[in-house]
This record gives sequence, structure tokens and C-alpha cells, in this order.
Amino acid sequence: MSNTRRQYPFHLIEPKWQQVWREQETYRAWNPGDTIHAEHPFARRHPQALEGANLPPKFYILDMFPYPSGAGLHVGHPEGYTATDIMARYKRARGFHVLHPMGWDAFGLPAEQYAIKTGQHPRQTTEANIATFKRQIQALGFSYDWHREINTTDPRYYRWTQWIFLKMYNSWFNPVTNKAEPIKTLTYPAGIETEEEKRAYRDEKRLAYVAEAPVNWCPELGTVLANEEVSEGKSEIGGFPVVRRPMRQWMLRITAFAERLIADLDLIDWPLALKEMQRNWIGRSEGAEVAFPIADIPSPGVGFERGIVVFTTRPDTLFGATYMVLAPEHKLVDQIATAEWPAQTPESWKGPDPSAAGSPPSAIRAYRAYAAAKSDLERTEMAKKKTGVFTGAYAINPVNGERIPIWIADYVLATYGTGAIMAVPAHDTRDLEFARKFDLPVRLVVQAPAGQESIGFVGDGTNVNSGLLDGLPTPEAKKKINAWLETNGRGCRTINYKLRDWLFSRQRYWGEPFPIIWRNGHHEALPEGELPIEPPVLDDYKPTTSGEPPLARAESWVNLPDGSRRETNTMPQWAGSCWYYLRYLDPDNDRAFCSPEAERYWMGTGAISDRKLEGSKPTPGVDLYVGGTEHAVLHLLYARFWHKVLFDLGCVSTPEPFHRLVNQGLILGEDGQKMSKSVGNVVNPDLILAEYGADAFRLYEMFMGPLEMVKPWSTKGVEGVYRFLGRVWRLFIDEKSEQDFEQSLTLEEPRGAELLNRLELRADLQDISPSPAQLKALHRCIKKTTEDLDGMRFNTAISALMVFINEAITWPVKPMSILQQFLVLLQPLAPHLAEELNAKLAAARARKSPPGPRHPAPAEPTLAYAPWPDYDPALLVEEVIEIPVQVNGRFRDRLEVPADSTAEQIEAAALASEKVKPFIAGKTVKKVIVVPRKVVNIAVIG
RNA sequence: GCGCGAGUGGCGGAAUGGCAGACGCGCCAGACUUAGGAUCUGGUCCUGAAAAGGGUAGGGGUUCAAGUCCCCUCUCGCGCACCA
Repeated sequence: MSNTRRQYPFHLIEPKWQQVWREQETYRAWNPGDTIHAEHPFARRHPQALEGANLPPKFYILDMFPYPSGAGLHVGHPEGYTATDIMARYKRARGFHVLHPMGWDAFGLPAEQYAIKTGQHPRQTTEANIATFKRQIQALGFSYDWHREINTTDPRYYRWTQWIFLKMYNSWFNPVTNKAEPIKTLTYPAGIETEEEKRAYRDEKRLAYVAEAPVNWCPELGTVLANEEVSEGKSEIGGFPVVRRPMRQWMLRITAFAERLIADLDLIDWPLALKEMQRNWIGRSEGAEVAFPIADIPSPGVGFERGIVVFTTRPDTLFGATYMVLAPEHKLVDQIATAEWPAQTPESWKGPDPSAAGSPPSAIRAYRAYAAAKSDLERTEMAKKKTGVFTGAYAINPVNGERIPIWIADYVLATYGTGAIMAVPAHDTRDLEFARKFDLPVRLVVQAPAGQESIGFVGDGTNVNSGLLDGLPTPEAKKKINAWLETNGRGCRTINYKLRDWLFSRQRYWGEPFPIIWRNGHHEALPEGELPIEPPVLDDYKPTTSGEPPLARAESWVNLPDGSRRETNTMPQWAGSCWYYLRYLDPDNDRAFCSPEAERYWMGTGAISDRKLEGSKPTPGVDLYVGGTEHAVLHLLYARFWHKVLFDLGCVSTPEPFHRLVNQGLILGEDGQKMSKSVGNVVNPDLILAEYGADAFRLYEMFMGPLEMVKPWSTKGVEGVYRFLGRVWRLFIDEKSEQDFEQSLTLEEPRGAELLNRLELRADLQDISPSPAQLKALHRCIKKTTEDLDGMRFNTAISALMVFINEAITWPVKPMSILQQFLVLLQPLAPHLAEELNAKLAAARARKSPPGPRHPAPAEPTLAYAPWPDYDPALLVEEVIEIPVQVNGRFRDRLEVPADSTAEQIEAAALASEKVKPFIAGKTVKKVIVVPRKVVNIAVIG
């Protein structure tokens, strides 16, 4: 800490007002039906809302709640929180009923790993971390309604996480209605007769189901991970290698919602880049499935009566298919592989391992081992080098009857499409590369537009060498071949998604246990009445030596008296955050995850309205959601999915949870690099707060630049806004009284808060009528801050406040009414200082005119609900305006003209300007453009 | 490779197609002061004594007028990446 003198006693002001707000419950939000105390500042602003009826229009402003890590807050966290807090305060001032809650996403790996190391129960770590986070967040003076604080690890919370899971377990996706429906509505097709068959069918259809599938196993973390948690073959958390491994796991049927998850992006106001990321992740592609019969197999076995089915987005290139490739894991590989290599099989077709090249089966075995040994990471890195093995078998191209060789290669993914492709080397980069390596034929079937090479051309062109498709442009060729495939029973149009079902179980301790038991190899839901299912207390939080999840250690918990066993997996960290925004609406409700009344009020019921932050029409769902992009395809996709399930089941009233989303940009270190402990450029907010105070910290976080932008931290920059706050302070506070205050403070530090009262307003602050110029300065400031806050342009809003102060400082006498209005504008951004100065003003005015019927006392104890001023456009009208004069677009002079001058008058004045004359002398004036109130441009030639 | 976004002083950044650089940092000068790493005042895009000229990554275009709109190129950031 440097020894600069404090600009103003923020160290006394900030705790004082935080205490007032806490005791007064200033920022409490009310549900329909709540009883509101008449003295509460909200009730004073909205007297019609007493008794919790006729509540004003709501505005739900949400932060992405944090995972309370042991490291505490860093300066990146409060960036979004400050932005939302400013919006919350601004919306309150504008008369909205603001819901602005905060809570803790507290299940997760770090607490569990700490538990494994120390034996300390994760709950203790979690609680300690939450206490730190809460202290730090509260020190920033955010206007959260702490009555609504939630914690995903609280049994009263996760009881409902488990409840929603049961809802999914007991639902299925009806493709006819395109909705989730209770499992009761499931009808059984013919042939499903016995109870056992029906159970199997039902279990297959549930939204939450168990599947044996290749999953992402992370040995280092000792758990499986969802696709969304794996990036380039490494775990998102920790960056550990991930391998594919078949396991029996719980899955959630998010793929059923793929279409709606894409389509409904059009309903919401999110950054384009983020919508694009979700679209890419869902990865919708239109194409066709085409069946290729196997050659030389007179009676195909079960499973491939139709041969091999491929998915392709380019059925129009079917005539160019010169070979096929199956994923090495494809289940038909063993059935089609021939016992011996066909005559004249080139050596290079027999696989990368010469020692296994004796026959197709041995080469295939070797190649599978080779592919499996590679982690996903290595597979990605080796993407450039194509490898594969010929199976010995041939397929028949259904459109021309050609025999084409069938290969296996790891460039075809088992998990996408059908796990098999038709290779069209002439018009697919990967196939071309493969064909060139193994000397496979390349047949041109799409003529590229003139001037472009057709071999390797992957765009739209014109079909050639394609029989019935010849001469057709690509889109038409697609239509025609699709029709042909369908009439001939060789395939059909289809849509494919990259999105996989959500792998929902984890082999961990510190997560929500599943409300599921196993009996005779079947899973069963526990009744709702038994919720919450709490995890057992363990001595050892490690997985068992046999690789079972840690919960399996608690024998007495796992084994139930009736012989059934509890599910020992837990839910992933994302479970709790999938619905937390709903729990805030009614956090203490023990009968429902939230009451329908609260849900309807806060989430809105109407159709999607045109989004404009201004205007009083409630928008559906969360009105403003601010957080980082790192959750683009995790939390934000999962939460939308859960919300849609709840919507289908009638539990919520909107199809989308978050109507408007804003991503705050990353804050870099002072060196312009990402903040990290290892680089040593991490800025600790505690230190900044101690030196400059919360208001300066808040202001700086917003003054750095646009919220969405990536920007580097600068402690010097904090000093700038801090000085601004000091100037505001000195504009109000008498210098002499401050000197006295400072002196007393050094003598009696502990009585600081009390000493604040000794500070006097400056003598040049007077209760007089403002001059027109002063009114104009204020209203300019109102206009600019209003527009900027509406657009969330906090940096320029702050700059407008600075401009006002720079001007007000020069006034010999400062009208109190003007400065009071300024404080209303300052309040959302620097609430502590604004409150303190406002209280001083109020006290001074009360002294001058003692309480009485005309001046009810005391003045409002808080600025939090002070109405936002409207600017008066009439006051902003200038009588004389400056107009720049250009000659041929170059600035030459500035004219002062009456604001109501006509174009002709301005033109005449411009042409008469002494500074302009030299530039038009001897030249022909071709044209004079007069843009009223903006500019004059004289176009000359010669 | 594909997709998205962004390039403006020494720095963070402002500019509904209409005076480029608001506001802040830094820097320079001055005032007050025992002192200044406090505060206040003035200055601060570049060249030039001035007049004036040049200037928003580079090149081209539209326009009376372009940082802003269009085309091409380059650089940086983010996301996806064998998705058939």
C-alpha cells in the first residue's frame, strides 16, 4: 500500500452504508403475496404494491454464480457483477422491481480433492470458501437480495435437483408432439408384450437412461466426462489426457432437443458469436442415409440385411464414390471382413503393421489396437496422416452397381452419423488425401465453376459422369438423388447432429447422489418423498480400489434392507447450475422447486416481445444474464435443455430461460497477458479495495472499456477514477471541516464513523435556483448517462459524469438541486459515495426547513429507489450553434449561427467566411451542401 | 483449414456517413507549498516558425463528405477442428 493521502474517507463511508443497506434490507425483492413493510424504501416508492399485489414490472438480472474456490475472488469476477449491479440499481431507479440474487455453485472437484488429501469433509472446505467469497463480494456493495442466497450443496437445494432428475427419468420424448411427456403416455409397439419387454422398452425411452457406450474416461481425475468437458483429447479441468472406454453410464437425452435448441436461438437476444458456438456444437447437417449392399455375400446376417448404411451431406456425389470406409469400431467390420486377402491386394492396403498383414482379420485386429492405443489427443494430432486397412470386402454402389472396396480407417468416427462413409475423393479433401495415399480411383462428378479446379472441389457445381444427375446444379442434383433413393428403397433424407447425449454420471463423492436404486439388475426411481438423498459420510473420499465411485465405500448406505442397492455415481457439477435461476425465485419453498405464482411473475408469461431494455414491458425469462463465454456450450446449453424439459412438463412458462445474455470480456494482467499465478500478474481485489475503496474499484472495472471486450488491468487507471471520486467529494465537502475531521481522525481513529457527521457541506453549495447553463450541464449529463446505461456502455456513462463534474467545479455557486440530481445519476455506479453525500445534502436541507407537514422528515434514508431523472430536451436546445465549414470535405472554419438559421442563411455565412474565402477564390462553386445543425460542405472545382 | 470478432496517439479507449482522438492514464509546464508520489491551472496525434500539410493496419472503390459503407490483402484475438 502506498502512503498517498486518502482522497476521501471511503474506509468509513463504505462499511457504514453497507450496514445501512443490510439492516434496512434495502435490496430485498418481494414475491407476489409477500407483506411489505410500509416504511421500506421500496414501499415508499411503490405504495400501490403494499401487500405484495400490484407489484411493478419486474426485471430479473442474473450473474453466473461462482464456484467458490479456495483462491477467493480475482478482479475478473467482479467485472460482470459490477455491470449487473449497476443495471440493477439503474432499473430500480427507473421503477422496476428488480430481482438480483447471488448464490454458490459449490459442488465440485477441488473441494473433493482437498478432502482426499486431508480427510476434511468437502462441506467444511466449501463453507469456508463461501464465507471468503461472500465477504469479498459484500465488500463491493452489490445490491443483491441476500434473502435469496442459494447453495447447490444444501440438501434443501439439491433435493430439487434430484427431483428434476426424477422428472426426466419419468419422461420420454414424443417425436410426434416434439415434446417431453410423462412416461405414462408412452405406447408400446406391437411385439412388446410382456412386462419385462415393456420395462426394457420404457427404460430405453426415458430422458434419463442408462447406456453402455464408449465414454470419455479421465484416469487422472478418476471419472468420466461429458463431451463438452473434453477439448482436444484433454480434460477441460486440469488438462489431463482422456481416453475412450466403454462403460455403463447415466445419460440425458439432450439430442432429442437438438432441433429446438437450434431453432429457439432465434427467440433470444444473445451475442451472435455465442449462438454460433451453440449451433456449431449441436452441429446440424442435412443429408441422406444411403445403403450399400455387400458384394459376394449371398445371405447377409442379422444386422446388415441392407448392407452398410452411410450418412452423407453430398448424396449428389454418389456416382463418385470409389470406396467405403468404416470406423474401426464399426460393429459390422468383423462380419464383412474376408478370411484371406483378395488376389492382387497391394501391400500398402494391408495396414501399417507388416507383421500383422497376413490376413484381413489379423490386420484389422492390429489396426484396431493401434487406433485404440492412441488417445483422442494423438488422433487429433495425427489427423494429417491418413491410415487404414482394407477389409477384403466389397460393397455395391447402389446407383451404378460398381464394386468398391471397403476399408476401415480412424479418420471415420464411430460416434458420428452411422460410423461409415462413402468416400468421394474427387470432392472431399479427406477422401482425396486417403485415395492418393492408397492409390484409389478418383472420379470427377462435380464440375467446378469456370476457372476453378474440379478435382478436390467441395462447393456447389454441376454434375457430370453421374447418369441421371448429369447437367444438374448441386442443389437440384441433391433433390433428384434423394427422390431416387427413396423410391428405390436405397436410402432417405435425414438430419444428423454432432451433439451427443449428455453423459450425466460421475465417479465422485462431492455431487448430488442419484435418487435411484438397483434391484435385480434394473434401476428404479426412489419416491419423491424420500428426497433429498444425502451422501454418506466417508473416512476416505478416494474411489475404491476396484474402480467404483467413492460412494460405494459406504456399505451401509449403499445396501438397503430390502436387498436393493443405491446408485453410487453422482451427478456432474453442471446439474445444480441447470436450474438455479429458478430457485432464486422462491428459495425457501419446501413444497416445490418454486411456486407457480413466483415463476409466472419473475419469469414472465407473455410471448417473446421485441427486446429493448428501455420500456416497461416485461420480457420473458431472465431479463439480463451476464457471464463469461467459457460456459457457451456447457452450462448455457445444459440449462436451456433442462428448461425445455420443464417447459414441456408444464413446470415453467417460457421456452427459454435467459432472454438477454451479455458476455463480459476477460480482464488481462497489467502486462497484457492472461492473469495467472505462474506468470505472477494476478491482481488481488482486496488490495485494490483497501487502497482505493469499493466505489473506485467498481468505477474502474467499468471505465476500462466496453464490457464485452478483452482488456488489460491498470492500477494507474484505478487512480484516475479514484481522483474523480475525490473531486466529487471536494465539490461537496468544506475543506476546513475536512481538515478538522482528518485531525480528529488521527486522534480518535475508532470513532471514525461518528466523526463523519462533523463534515460540513461547502458554503458555495446553496439552495438556489440553477442558471440555464447549469441546468443544461445537468440535463446533458442525464441524457448521456441514461442512453449509455440503457446500452450498457458504462465507460462512456462514467465519462459523462466526469464531464459534468469538471464543469460544475468551475461554478462559483453550486445549486443543491443540481448536485442532488447528479448524485442520483452517480448512485448506480458509485453507490456508497452517492449515498453519503446525498445524506449530507438531505440533512442540510432539513436543518434549513425544519420537519413539518410541508417537509416530511426524515428525508429518504437511501437513494436506492430515488426516481431516475428524465432529461428535458427543451433545456438542451442551443440558441447559437457551431457549424463546421468544409471546402471539398476539408475543414476550414467554424461558424457560430443561430440555431434556427435556414440553410440559405448558413450557406451565405459560410461563403462569406474570411477563412473560407481563400479556398474558393478563383474557383467555381459547384455545389454547397448544408446539413442542418451538422456541417456545410462547399464543393469547388478549378 | 473453417467460422466469428477486432485493428484509431506513448497507453486504456471516444466518435447516428458530417470538426478524428471525448473521458481517463502517462508526459510537459506553471501555481500553492518546508515538502509533493496531494491538490489546482494550462498544454499534449505527427511535420512545420507560421501558413499549411499529413494522419484511424495496407491497397482500391462508393460519396459533396469515410475510422464508419463495399471489394481485396495483412496482422492479432476467440471458437471449432478428420463431423462425411
